[in-house]
Amino acid sequence: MTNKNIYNDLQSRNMVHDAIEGVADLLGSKSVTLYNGFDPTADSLHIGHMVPMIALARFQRFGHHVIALAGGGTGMIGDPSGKSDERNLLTADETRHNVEQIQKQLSHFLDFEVKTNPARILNNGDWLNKINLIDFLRDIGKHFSVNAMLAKDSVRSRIDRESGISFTEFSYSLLQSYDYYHLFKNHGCTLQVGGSDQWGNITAGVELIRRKLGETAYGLVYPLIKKKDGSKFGKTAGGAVWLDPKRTSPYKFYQFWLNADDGDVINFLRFYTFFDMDKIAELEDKTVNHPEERAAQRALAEEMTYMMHGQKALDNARQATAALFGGDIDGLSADDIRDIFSDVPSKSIHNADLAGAPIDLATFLSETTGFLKSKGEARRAIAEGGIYLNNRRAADPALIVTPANFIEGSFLVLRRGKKNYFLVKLAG
RNA sequence: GGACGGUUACCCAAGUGGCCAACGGGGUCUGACUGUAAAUCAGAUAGCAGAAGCUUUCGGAGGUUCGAAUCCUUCACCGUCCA
Repeated sequence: MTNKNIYNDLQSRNMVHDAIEGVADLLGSKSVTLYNGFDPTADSLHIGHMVPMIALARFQRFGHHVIALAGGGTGMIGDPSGKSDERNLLTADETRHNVEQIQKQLSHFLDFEVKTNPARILNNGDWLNKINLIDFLRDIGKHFSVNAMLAKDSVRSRIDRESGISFTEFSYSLLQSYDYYHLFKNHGCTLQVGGSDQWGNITAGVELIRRKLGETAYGLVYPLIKKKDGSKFGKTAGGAVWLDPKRTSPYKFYQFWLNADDGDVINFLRFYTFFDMDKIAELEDKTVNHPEERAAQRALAEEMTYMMHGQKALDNARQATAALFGGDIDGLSADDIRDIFSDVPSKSIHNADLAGAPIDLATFLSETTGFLKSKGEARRAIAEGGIYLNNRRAADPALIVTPANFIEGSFLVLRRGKKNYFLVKLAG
């Protein structure tokens, strides 16, 4: 870390999308208490949340006091920012469960033990659930102009849509503003950070604090991560890339970063890693001159997997990658297969299942194993040349699957396309 | 409560009695090329069968008709305007 000031560090990473005037001076002059909210809409965060998470860790490393705010209360309402449609409401139980899970994930990055400035996790349900409606409308609501709220992007874009916006979500920014007010008053929190979609909510909170207390609070937002083609970041064929290894295996997680586009990878390094700018510049140089080596992608994938899932998971992901993309898997033993494919979806079948009527490949892929949704899809996939048995293309839909196809009589590796694996285990 | 408009496959959207399993675009999948890229090109994208054919689908239910996504009735939801 070459910059002494977190603001400069963020700026050199292109991570300051917008900031309230004075933030740079504030962060340069003293240790600040700041917070970032996390919405418990699912029981795991995904990589879209990692930028703010890691950014909080950056603040902490620079000696600031960070608060991760789990939205146990606001999560019950739903933030309209960045959402094109009304959300389904979560139950109190779901929300509580999600908050617990998310807290665990936050603890991967934040240090709660350090004496000088330990990170804290608070849950806004602790105060929001106690609010009295009349008091809230009189004390807080009075400070908000509906005219101004209607002008906000997040609201206006929804009003323009057919489905509209409910009063529930419309009120969301009042609650988030109240959070900030509460933290400002009770925890001395003077800065709120978040993704750029939070700008409106943050400034609303700043405004509330100014009106109620006559004091100045600050806000800073990061750009939303976009891929260079403008498509949504963090989605793969299987959906979002989650931090929970049960939802997205470490191998898939590793692969996700490894597959980053040349045009995106440097930005990802800036946003997601703690690498200093010299190291990033070096990797950028390699990407420009020797893109085929994908040095930046490799560094990114290793760093991210290590940070999130640890050394052992990284080793496994690396080993699996070497085996799967290195060539033939026929040379592998059953034990190797078991290890390498521990992440991959699998299905156990019995010898008896193959002993009866002969099972052709298309039926095997769909009905027997459930790898593909329907026999038609299986037939199509085979005809397209997209099906591989033990990494060898299988082009004949009439092929009969027998125990002889299984490595050491126990494993059959199915593959669709380049990267979709499925393991069939044969048991006696 | 009233008037009008809308509800089509993953999304957007065409289709207003048979030529509709439903134009087009996006997305997704597969192949070729490649660096496990990008861009590009090609094919696929309801189920069963895979030659023909059959079954289920156009908000829900019912009806008219030889035949409906298309017409009628009714219900639900959404939007706009009026109260």
